[in-house]
Amino acid sequence: MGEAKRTRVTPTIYDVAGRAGVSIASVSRVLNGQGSPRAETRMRVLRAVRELSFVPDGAARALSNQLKEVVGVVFRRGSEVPFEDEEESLLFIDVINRGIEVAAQRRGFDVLMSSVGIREDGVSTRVAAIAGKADGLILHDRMLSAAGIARLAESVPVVTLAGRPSRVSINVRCDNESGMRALIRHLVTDHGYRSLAFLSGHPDSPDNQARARVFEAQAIACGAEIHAAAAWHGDYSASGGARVIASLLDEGRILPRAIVCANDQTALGVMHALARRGIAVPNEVAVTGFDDVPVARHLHPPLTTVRQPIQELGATAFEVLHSRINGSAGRRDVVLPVRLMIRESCGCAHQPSPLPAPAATVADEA
Amino acid sequence: MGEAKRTRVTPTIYDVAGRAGVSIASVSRVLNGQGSPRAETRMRVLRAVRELSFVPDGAARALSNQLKEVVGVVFRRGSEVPFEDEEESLLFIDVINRGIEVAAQRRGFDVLMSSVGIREDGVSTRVAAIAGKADGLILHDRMLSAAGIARLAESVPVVTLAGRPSRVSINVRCDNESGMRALIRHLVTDHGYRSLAFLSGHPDSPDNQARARVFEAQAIACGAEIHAAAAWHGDYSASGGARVIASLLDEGRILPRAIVCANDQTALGVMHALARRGIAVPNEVAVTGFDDVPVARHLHPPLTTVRQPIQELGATAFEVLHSRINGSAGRRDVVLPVRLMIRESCGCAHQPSPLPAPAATVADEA
DNA sequence: GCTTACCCGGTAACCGCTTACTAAGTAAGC
DNA sequence: GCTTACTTAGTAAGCGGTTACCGGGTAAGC
Repeated sequence: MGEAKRTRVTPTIYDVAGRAGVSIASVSRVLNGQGSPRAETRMRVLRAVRELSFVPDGAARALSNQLKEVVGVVFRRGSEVPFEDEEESLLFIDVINRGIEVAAQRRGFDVLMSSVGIREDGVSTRVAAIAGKADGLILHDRMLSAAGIARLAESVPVVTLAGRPSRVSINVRCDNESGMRALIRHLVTDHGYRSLAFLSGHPDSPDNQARARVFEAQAIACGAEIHAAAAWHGDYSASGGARVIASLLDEGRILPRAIVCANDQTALGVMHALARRGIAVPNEVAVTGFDDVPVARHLHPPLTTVRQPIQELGATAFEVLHSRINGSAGRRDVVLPVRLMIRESCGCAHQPSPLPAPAATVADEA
Repeated sequence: MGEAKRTRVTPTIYDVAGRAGVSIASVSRVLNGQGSPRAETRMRVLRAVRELSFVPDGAARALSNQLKEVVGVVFRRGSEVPFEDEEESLLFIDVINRGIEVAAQRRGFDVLMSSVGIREDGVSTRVAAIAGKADGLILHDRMLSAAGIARLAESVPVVTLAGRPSRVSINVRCDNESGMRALIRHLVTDHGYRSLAFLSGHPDSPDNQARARVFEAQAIACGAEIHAAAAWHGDYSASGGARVIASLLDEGRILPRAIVCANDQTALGVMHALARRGIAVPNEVAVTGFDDVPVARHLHPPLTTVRQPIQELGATAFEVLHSRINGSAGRRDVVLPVRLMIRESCGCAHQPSPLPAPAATVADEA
């Protein structure tokens, strides 16, 4: 053994074949369990593989199989400068990503993660680079314009999260409509609050738009008054929520009885801002969120919110993409159910803890 | 145009060349900025690329270039069942991974993330699968035995985190020694605590071993008494820390004046357990951590700990791996400096907040 | 003993890209 | 006008796997 040794060339299937005294086809067959190699052949191959610590090259395999077994996930990193120190928790996106990862693993896929800076440009270039390295893409909210997604989806299977389905791409989201409807009913009917405001997230997020729309319709239907003004626009972040409240208060505006936030992070910022001004939640102002991020139940008071099956959202996105990669069609618009989580920030009393459900279970595959 | 159309074959470089009326070599050259194509050639290629939404196949590229521009990262997911609900924060590993990702992006690399269940077997199979899809690997603590790492590193560049360098693999860690030394000095010399205990992490973690070793040596050197017993063994988790304290208390054991935890998560669990029993921190028992995870400063009282440049740890791991992939040698044992973060859990008074440093900056590359 | 069937394993084509080598065309030099 | 030098673009050889196809050997059937 051993002519050119110090070149640190990783062994190829040819080296294995040579060492085992068989052909590369046999090596491949043994490694992939195809055909029916003789016991001895199998043994010799396996031994050679072990001796050389051979690991088949994924690129070559992918090229030959037309399958990389990789999905790309693209999302926005939170603000470059972590803004303030309050929001270093495992948030919405992280939980989704974990869901994707776990689901992918079950299928033998791996996940290529690529985050994009909040203000970074050249997003579509980066997305294209990922696309080339993966069999399909999962795009989080607001990564690309609708047109951009449509174009991309021409050449690669694409699943969006909390976006909108297009002619060529699939979208996975939760049932914003029923969630918001149940929430408003609880606030207006059960608690009797007559004045509400919706503190929005990113204006161009479909989730935000749906929530805002239903908020308005349902509040009116229930006969509540809506505080609508240019001021009530956040950006899904805690700082955004805090900023809105602070400036409202600075202007001497009177707050509504209940503030319905577009997501939990916003609610978190709102609660901080209110606490700073000495305004009691929920006694003076009720606050609600949306998502049910893990920290929501640890706030003071615990946050009433709408639970999305966050991890399942990710898992579902993967499953949908996976079957798409395998050529099957399926629905374009996948909607997962939500559930109203009544805790204390809405004004409900402390609940003797018949603890919620166990940790979220993941969807059974179709 | 267009015979077989409905097969959704992604366009290849041949299609682009055909459409532009040039050879594939020209397409490649235009796309990669090699050679000096005539302006017209360039234009025609670019147009064809646009019209077809062509994205070059990463696998083919990788095969030809011998470079995938992908690094694999393997780590353990926290307990399958999130144990209790307390620790859903952005923890050590997550921050490191973010550091890796950001650094990779600067070099045009992407990151293949693969988590392994806490009790999952077949780890080395999975690691091998990742290895085949990447140019190099970053392994978090305790993924593989030393022998396993050595074997793997024969065929793929490997960087470990918080492990030990081997003949063929590089390790990146922080300066446990000085951190622990400074911490003990502070507790014993500045506060005058005479009895200490070290609540360990995983027994086979090199970080844990180093911290334990220095704890002991330094405590003795300072003349403090050590509570050593089989009981003081945690596992880096909050639940582990809480369990140790609870059982100690149940047995009616008397606690030391200060508990030095192997990491922040453990300290978190310890503080919870102490609070539950009504034991005041730091007045009755002081508690310290190690790592300076983001939540550390939000505990009550804020946790005195040793700050590791966590994100930089990840970034450095990537940079080291990157230069290794490019063939350069370099040191095997990379050590990053730490810094003692004195807050209140050690018994120091509330500090008028000349807030620490701004967000961690990332190392300039060598 | 010779044909037929079957089982294994080898040869070679192909996956989509990069690039060394080469050819053709054009400009410059005598 | 013909040679020389330079620019641009095409041809073809890999990169490291998978697998269709084929051929040799052995067992079974007559």
